[in-house]
Amino acid sequence: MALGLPSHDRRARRHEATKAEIVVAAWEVARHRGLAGLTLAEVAARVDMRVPSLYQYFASKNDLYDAMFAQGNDEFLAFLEERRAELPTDARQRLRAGFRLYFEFCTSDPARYQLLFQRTVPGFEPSPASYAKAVEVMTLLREDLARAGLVHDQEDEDLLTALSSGLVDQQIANDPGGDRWARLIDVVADMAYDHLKSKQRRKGRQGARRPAGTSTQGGPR
Amino acid sequence: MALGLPSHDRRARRHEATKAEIVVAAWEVARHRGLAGLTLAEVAARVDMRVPSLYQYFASKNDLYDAMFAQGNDEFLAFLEERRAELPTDARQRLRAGFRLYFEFCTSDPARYQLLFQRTVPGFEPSPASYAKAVEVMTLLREDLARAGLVHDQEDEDLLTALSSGLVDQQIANDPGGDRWARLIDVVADMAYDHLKSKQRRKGRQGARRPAGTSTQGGPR
DNA sequence: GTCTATATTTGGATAGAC
DNA sequence: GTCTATCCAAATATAGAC
Repeated sequence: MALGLPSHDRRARRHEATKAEIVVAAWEVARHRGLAGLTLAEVAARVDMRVPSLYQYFASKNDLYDAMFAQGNDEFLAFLEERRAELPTDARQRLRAGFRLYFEFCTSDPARYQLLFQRTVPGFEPSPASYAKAVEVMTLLREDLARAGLVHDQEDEDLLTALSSGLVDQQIANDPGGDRWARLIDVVADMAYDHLKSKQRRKGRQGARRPAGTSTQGGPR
Repeated sequence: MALGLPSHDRRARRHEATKAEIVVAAWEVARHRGLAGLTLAEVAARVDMRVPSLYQYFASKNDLYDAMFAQGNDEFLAFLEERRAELPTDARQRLRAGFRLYFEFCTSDPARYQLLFQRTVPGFEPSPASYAKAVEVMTLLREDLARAGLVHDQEDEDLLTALSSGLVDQQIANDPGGDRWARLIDVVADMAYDHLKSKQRRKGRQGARRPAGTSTQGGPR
């Protein structure tokens, strides 16, 4: 932004570009070897560098994971921004489309799904900055669902995340590349829609809107 | 079984007992360090041995994973056998109870869930013998559901696995040790029940029972 | 900024004595 | 069956020359 030192600016820009290239290469390796199978040697080879050079861009392997985490969230954000204009306004269709969007994004890259949503990497914890991006994404999703008049409390939200991620998980674990669970997306979305609608009607009949967390539904155990 | 060489018998029994001890220790390490963080050194320390001694019992680390996989399935089998006598006969209640059972088993040991159901360990593939155990478990589950008159084709089954594992996944990933998704088990089970019942009614009205895979529901994409 | 060389650690696996 | 000693490979990370 400063006009003062353009050469610094250019240098910094180049630095950032190289960083981004490395992250892209890291994702390629992760997709190929598995997220936990990522090694700096293979990343370096892919960007035509030696391993020590990577340390000019990332302080540690965990730092690289963190950049991947941030970039994955950026991708999801871009993916959502790009498509949510086309979302149907009808609530039922909107929920179906939302489920399809999430499913497509997640299953199109299982390694990314694992890093962003499953927290299964050995000792990785996202930095506050990267975590903030994840929160931003969740907030956007939440808003979209609330805007459709479908979600009224955290329980509704938890229900939808469980249903959608269940489809994704089974698809990835038991039929990678196939469509066994993809074919169930609309069915499940409709189930969720009907449930939320009838719950809303029940609440409406009861008059006053009770606060969240006082469900009449008894828990298990 | 043979009466001929009792000393062999005793020795073999002891050998098997030590093997089982090692597997138990391995599970403890896996729960503590994460499934991928399992190291032979830590397992050996826990059974008061040196690493090379483990090789008297397991040919490789993957062989140990395989034994853990087999034992995990045995545990699930025992867990099911022990409790399915108490399952309600009423179909709706039976489905609820089944969801609760699966949820309890899975969330009570996330590392085990990961190895048995998520296939996320680096280069691990179960041996044919261990895989057979996994199939046996799935068959038992399938029979129980079919006996309740709830599941008629693979699509029904896939729906139930998606819903139940969605709850488990969210619970483990986003609220480990808590009950945010546990509280939704009955809700989701009832949703599934209502869906399967009304699907059955629809099929009944249409007369002939159409074969699986010809759903009128269009897939996404 | 990138490299060569190297340190360091760790973890799986084997040889061979007891 | 268990151990000590050792090997080997891989992988992260650093030092210091260019």
